[in-house]
Amino acid sequence: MDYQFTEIEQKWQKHWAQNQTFKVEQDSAKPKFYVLDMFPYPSGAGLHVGHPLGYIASDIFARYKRLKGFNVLHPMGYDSFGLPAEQYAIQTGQHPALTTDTNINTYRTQLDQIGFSFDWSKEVRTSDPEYYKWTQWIFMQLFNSWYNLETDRAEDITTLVEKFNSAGSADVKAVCDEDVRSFLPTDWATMSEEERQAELLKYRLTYLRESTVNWCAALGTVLANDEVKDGYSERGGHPVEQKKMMQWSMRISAYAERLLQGLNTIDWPEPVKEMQRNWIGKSIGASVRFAIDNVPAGLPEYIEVFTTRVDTIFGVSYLVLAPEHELVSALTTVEQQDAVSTYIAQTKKKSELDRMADTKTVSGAFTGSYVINPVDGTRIQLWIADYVLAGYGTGAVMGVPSGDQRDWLFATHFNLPIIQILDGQKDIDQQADPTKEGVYINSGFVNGLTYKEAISTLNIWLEENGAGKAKINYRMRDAIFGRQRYWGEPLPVYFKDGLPYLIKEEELPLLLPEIDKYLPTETGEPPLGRAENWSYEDQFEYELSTMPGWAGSSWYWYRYMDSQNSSEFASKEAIEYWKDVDLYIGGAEHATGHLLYSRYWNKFLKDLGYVKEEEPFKKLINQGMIQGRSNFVYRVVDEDGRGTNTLVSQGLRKDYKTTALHVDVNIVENEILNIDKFKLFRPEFAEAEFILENEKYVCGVEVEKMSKSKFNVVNPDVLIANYGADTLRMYEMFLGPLEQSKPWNTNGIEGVFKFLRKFWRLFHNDQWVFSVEDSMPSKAELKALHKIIKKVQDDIERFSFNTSVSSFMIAVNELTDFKCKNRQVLEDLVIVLASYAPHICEELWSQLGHEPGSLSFAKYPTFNPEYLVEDEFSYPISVNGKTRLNLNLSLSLDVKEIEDLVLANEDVQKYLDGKTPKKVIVVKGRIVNLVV
RNA sequence: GCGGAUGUGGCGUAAUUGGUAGCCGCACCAGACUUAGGAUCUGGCGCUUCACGGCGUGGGGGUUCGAGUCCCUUCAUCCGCACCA
Repeated sequence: MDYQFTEIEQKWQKHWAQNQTFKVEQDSAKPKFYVLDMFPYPSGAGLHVGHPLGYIASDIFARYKRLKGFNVLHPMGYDSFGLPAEQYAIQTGQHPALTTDTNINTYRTQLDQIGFSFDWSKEVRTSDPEYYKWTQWIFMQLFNSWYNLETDRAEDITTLVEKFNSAGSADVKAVCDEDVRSFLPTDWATMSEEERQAELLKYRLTYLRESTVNWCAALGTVLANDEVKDGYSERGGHPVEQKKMMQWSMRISAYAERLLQGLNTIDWPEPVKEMQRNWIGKSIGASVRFAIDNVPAGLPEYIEVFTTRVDTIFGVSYLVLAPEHELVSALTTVEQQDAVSTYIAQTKKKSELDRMADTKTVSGAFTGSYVINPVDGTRIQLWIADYVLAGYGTGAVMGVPSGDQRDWLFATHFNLPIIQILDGQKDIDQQADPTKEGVYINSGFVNGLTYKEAISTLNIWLEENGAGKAKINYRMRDAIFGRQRYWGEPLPVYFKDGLPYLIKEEELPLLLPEIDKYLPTETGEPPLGRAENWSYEDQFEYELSTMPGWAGSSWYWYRYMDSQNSSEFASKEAIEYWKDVDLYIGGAEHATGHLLYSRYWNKFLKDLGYVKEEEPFKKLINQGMIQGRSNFVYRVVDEDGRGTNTLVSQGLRKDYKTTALHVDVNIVENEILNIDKFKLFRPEFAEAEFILENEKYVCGVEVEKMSKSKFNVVNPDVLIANYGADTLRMYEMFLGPLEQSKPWNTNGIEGVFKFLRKFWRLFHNDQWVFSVEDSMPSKAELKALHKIIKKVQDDIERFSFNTSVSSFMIAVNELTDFKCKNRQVLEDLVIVLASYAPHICEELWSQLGHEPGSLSFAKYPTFNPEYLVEDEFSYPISVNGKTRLNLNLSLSLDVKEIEDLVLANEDVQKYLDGKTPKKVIVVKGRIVNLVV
């Protein structure tokens, strides 16, 4: 019979499911290989053709590794906590868990149709209590840990308490809050429990701190930065203000250096590594203390400033604080009160984005106070300005107009002095010169020194004089770990006397309570505030925030290893065996979010001895985004701009005034509109006139985001129904390089479909009877086979799946030409193609007489280079670099013999035109260029 | 502004990594077989030229016997980051 893809695919999908073909066990006899996909958020829209791209690639890789004798872990699950389900719940009252379940079922049905070799017995869902129990458990471990800089790792909080007991705070070197107290062991002994807990909270790896959030009173909720546009909420357009709130934070900054160094040990795309480096933002400089002149009582004596250019300190002509800096109000003099408060009010109105967008306007206000430059005692003005960010460094900056263009603009605008400090600086009355060339002038004790010398001299001087020290600063801030939302993991925390405490481990999971409405309470508390009897031991209030979306995805790859374990997040044996992810495929949009948080939690779990590897994902591949490809028809409009009942083909539209209308891409083939289907799609055009070119209506094309409203969504289901999953899998790969973003275009799918039919025909005769023979394979057949074995192996190892699809087509064309019916050759070909087109191969494999379903673990054919050896090679002959002709020569010749034969050739003589070549170049024994 | 990526036929792409540019496929053209075909098969298909040939990898320049590939410069498109002291 003909190639019946639907029947074949359903048969084998059922077989794999019933026999649990892809279920893996820990099997120390085989080497392990862990292939992971970024698990999806199950959205209501279902899968479009772009989603499975990465899954297909990883599935090919996983199937290939299985055939190569690896024990492959290839799981799938759902990142099922998230905003859309909550939003839907707010609108409809339907519990997010229900929506999520429905969506997951849709996803599963769609995924199953594509024929993935996932081990579904290991499925995880982040919203499942049996899963988030362990997310909460990890939170508890973080709460119970501090970062010891002496050992450079996280340790249990008890080791910190021991230090406090024995030596007080003196020799504790930790990553902690700025405001930790200094105390002696005797002080610690007399502290109350509350005081101790308050102090410990400043060291814990997850802790409470006041942070600014975008608060939208109308929506009663906190918004992410990109949900705010020009000070108004993106949804609804309600005003948004900056509000300070107590929020849970993760001390990811403790791991900044390790996160940075770790990048050098992993095989990731360079752009992703670079993004993470920028995000971590290490800068080497110095922190300098500027004493406050006439410091008011009760204030610190100095302002601390971070600079990467301590060498320019003699050029400082003013100091700037961020408007939010805590000392601003205390340091503003009476005369400057109005100016400063006006300026602060202005700043508050601007959103963070506005503030960042406007880099041209120079603005600021003088506080009226002065500080003293530690190196020369100069008295300089203290200003505030919104270009200084409270969240970076110390929120205070020294202004050096001669060396920094922004400082130069500021100084010029406000008439502050500009001091030249390097003899090499040019035109500093016109603009700043940030170069470091020349030697220092006007710079006291560093006069005459170069940049490097000045830096080290100053760092030593500052340290010796107690005025500062060399310092490394990271841009990365601690991650906020609370959301005022419902659909997330509850934090396993309750409050007693205003301080947070963990619930007991055996009380996990702390289940998400039922509530009647998914909105914040009338008093502005998060939705969990609506839950009845939501308290610990009936007396202590639970934390009302839930965890952010990234919590559940920051460790899920470990749960897959042992997803049913109810006493550990994964057993020691499972972690010992599977270790880490060998190949991780997913979108580049997670470069600084998910991928950074996952590395952080992984390092933390390693510090505590729960996991083996410092880095979770050895190799990362980013699949490109699939964009939509929209089709348009052109409606002619009359003089008044009203649409008429006439549609003009794309090539003729320049003769008319038209408007473009989106048309469903599913009724357009190779840009030719199916007019009958169009009339059904848009009944208002049932009687329309169509102006055709070459008797066809040609549609316009544009690349846009794939979305329903643009009628450019292509569903895998439709393509599978028409062509089968194997065709879809191969076509998605054929589309282009995996890592490249590209618009979806169904136009070429016929070619891949034809290929699979041709492949099927190789095994059957004209009457569709299976007709493979036990004969001796010919030399040419073996050559074709081994060419494809080698090519596919090489391609898979370097993730060049698109080129191997082309090579399969060549191989099948060749074998068809040879009328190859040889069992040995065809069997090997089936195995090689199996990872790309598993269903058809599994069917042919059983027709070849093998145990049904045994293809997945067949032995991958060994490449034998002998079959590719040729005795003759076609030599391209060039004259002065321009190729003229080819000569067939024996491969066994040496360079001298090639030269002689080439020069003796009549055709070559013709091109030489009687001249003798100055040089004959033979490269790799097969390229010949004659230089005349 | 800073950083990254990409630019090759009508279209998606390929090029042994410095060695015959355009493999494979789509579309298109011609033909065969068919009652018919949106099936199958054969041939053609970068531009230009009747042809010999000439030109051709966004533009300009360079290195080299030889450049799509390396260097400089410039343009275009896309994507990140963004006053980071």
